Amino acid sequence: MSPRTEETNQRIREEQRQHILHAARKLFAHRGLIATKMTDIANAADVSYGLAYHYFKNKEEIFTTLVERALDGTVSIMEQARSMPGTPLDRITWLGSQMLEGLKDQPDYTMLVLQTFTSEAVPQRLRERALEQSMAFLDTLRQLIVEGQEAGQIVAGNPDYLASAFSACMQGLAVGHTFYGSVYPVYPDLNTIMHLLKP
Amino acid sequence: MSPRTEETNQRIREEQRQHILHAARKLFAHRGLIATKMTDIANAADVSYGLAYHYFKNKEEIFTTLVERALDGTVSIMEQARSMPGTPLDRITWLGSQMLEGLKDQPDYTMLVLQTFTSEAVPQRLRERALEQSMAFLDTLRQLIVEGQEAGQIVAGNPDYLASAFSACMQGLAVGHTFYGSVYPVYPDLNTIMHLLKP
Amino acid sequence: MSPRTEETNQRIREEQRQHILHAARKLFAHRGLIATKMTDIANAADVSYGLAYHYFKNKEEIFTTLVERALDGTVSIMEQARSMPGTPLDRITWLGSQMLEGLKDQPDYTMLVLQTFTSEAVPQRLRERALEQSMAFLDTLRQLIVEGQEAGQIVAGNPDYLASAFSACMQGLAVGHTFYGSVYPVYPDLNTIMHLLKP
Amino acid sequence: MSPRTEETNQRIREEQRQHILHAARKLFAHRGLIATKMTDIANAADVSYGLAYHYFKNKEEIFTTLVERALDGTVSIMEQARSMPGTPLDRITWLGSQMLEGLKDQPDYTMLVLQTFTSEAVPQRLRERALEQSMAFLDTLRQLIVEGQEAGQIVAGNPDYLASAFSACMQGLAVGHTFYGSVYPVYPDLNTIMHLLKP
DNA sequence: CATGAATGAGGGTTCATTCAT
DNA sequence: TATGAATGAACCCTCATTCAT
Repeated sequence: MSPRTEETNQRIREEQRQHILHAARKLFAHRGLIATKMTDIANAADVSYGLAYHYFKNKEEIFTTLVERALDGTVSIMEQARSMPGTPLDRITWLGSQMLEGLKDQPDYTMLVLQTFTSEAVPQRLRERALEQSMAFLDTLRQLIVEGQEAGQIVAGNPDYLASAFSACMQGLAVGHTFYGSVYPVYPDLNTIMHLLKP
Repeated sequence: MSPRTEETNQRIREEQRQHILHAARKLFAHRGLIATKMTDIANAADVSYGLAYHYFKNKEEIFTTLVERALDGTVSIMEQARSMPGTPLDRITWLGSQMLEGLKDQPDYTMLVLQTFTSEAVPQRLRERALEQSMAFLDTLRQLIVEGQEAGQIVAGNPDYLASAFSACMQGLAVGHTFYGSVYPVYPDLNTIMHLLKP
Repeated sequence: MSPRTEETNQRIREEQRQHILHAARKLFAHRGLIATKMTDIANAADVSYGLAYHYFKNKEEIFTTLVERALDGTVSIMEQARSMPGTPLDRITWLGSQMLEGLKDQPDYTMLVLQTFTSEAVPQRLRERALEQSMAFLDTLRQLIVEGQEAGQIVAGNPDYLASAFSACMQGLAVGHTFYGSVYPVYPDLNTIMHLLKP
Repeated sequence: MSPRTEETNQRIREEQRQHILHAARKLFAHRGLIATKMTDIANAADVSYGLAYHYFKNKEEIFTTLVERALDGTVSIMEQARSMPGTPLDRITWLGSQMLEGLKDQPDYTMLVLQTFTSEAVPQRLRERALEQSMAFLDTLRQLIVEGQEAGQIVAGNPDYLASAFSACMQGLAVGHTFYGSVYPVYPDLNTIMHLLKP
């Protein structure tokens, strides 16, 4: 009865959605929600802008979908780091490697979360969730650091300072890579960064 | 006829300019060039939007003025760090303290430079200058690090990695403070950050 | 190869056409040509919007088909009233009963004709025809009224006024029923309305 | 301090508002909320469409303002008819004369209320208020008719039918005048219409 | 110097219509 | 016959900017 099978349509839909999301990610990461035009997204995805509205209610929904994906990723890593076996240093090292890898592969996602804070146009709900997640992340990190200090594996000092510095470093790398990664494509290795926390 | 002396007018002009610039800084830092509306700036500065056009040709000029001010500040610090007397570590430490202080007092300026990269609306010239400056800053930092390593004051390792990590840390702090400084107002002290470079 | 006979296809075609027309009628009557979306029509008819274009060239054609059907109905009644035997009052009474019945059964059709006047999107030709028909109807009515007055069956007075009032009453009932028929489902009987014309 | 006095601005604002409302009234009455474009309103009012947004939040607000004005007018007439001295017939006659006059002067307002029912775009609140008002009006009318019947001044018969027919007649005149008033500019006089209710 | 009325380019979004399957 | 993916014209609205006062 159906001219294209339902299955085919399903596949097309899913592919196009991902296609558009992928194109939007880079743009949102670089320019933010407001400064990114739907036309830009459509052009980057090589579809008409009308089609984008076939798949997403509006620009905000594309943005929100992406940011939630990013937040989910962070949550997942955080939970693993908290619950995994090993010494505190092992776990912080694992966490750091995950983050650094994420930054290298997709610095966009980190920038997206930051963009969440830069515009009134972002739905309040999303901004709140992003903020909570960020705070939760710092908390987890601080907790691991305290444990590490107790085990003598982490340098002494205010754990808030250490968590803040470590996290800032990661965040700064994402920002840096997004904006001058093409001109200065240097990524420090994990050792360099972990040195921040070593005794 | 005129109840105001020319001098008074001069003073008023200058005060209003600064007033508007000051109001615009926070807004641009948080929202970027495009998402910041002239009305917002005028409201924040408590003047009519028409008046803003007496003092600045357009929105771009306000933005440009602010970014150039920020870049000039960076250049000045950089040059001092390069030419000042003392051991390499002394000079890096001084540079770090200047940056950290700047971030605490006015994280806006750092964000402004980042915003420069986020929008096509920014004049090409300005973006180029900001990029050059950023690269020059990393270069200076790397140079000091190399000198410090030769003097045995800085930890061994790829100086590019070290410079990149150190710089990312500072940048990350600015971003973090701008966006969740009000919720998580923790600033690491200089020692914590300098630990990144210590042997 | 084809499991369906040509005849069956014929029947399906005709049924679907009527189905779509029926669904469109209510929507057009309530919302007008522009505010009624093809998607709405398709949904109401329980077909895909693509299918609607198999049966009709475009939205305008659906609207036009419906309005013409409405106008044809009016013409037919008018002609019968003009040519039927009986006293003038008999014929006016018959005309009134036909109208009232039509309004009760399908107030949509009357509204459709009104909608014809509300939008530039309606083809000029159709609007003109609707206007002509309306004028012709008033003319016929006035003619019957004059005859009735001569026969002493209709109250004295300006026949234009009488025709206009009588016609307005009918039109008003259609409008009223369409828009608050569900809240105030009262229909006056023919006697009440005919009283307008009785001596 | 102010270049134009506040008073002057006040006046300009008020004049322009009325100007735009006036232009919008005819258009909304003829075409409804959705089919009336802001550009049309602006053109009719001889201002840029941007200016319309200086004075009204959006198209809906213009429409709402007009409809509320119309409803207020109806309420006022209704209340006067209910509370004024005189016999029931006197009061119905006064009510009829007010309505007929209103229809002649500004059939637009009556059409506006009808348009309220034709589009989902109209705020629910407004539609509800319009419906209530319409029902209240019919109620008032029916009440007066009952009193008139008791006084022997109104023809016997179902008062709901009488009220409905009388009201339909008025409404139909507004519709008719709006849509073919220019071609058939006949208005029945009050006597013709009142005959509907006379014994 | 200061205000805010006025303009219109530009961007978000809707929806009629086409067309591959 | 039937579907819905895809396109783009057209409309709503925002906001940078101009200018009369």
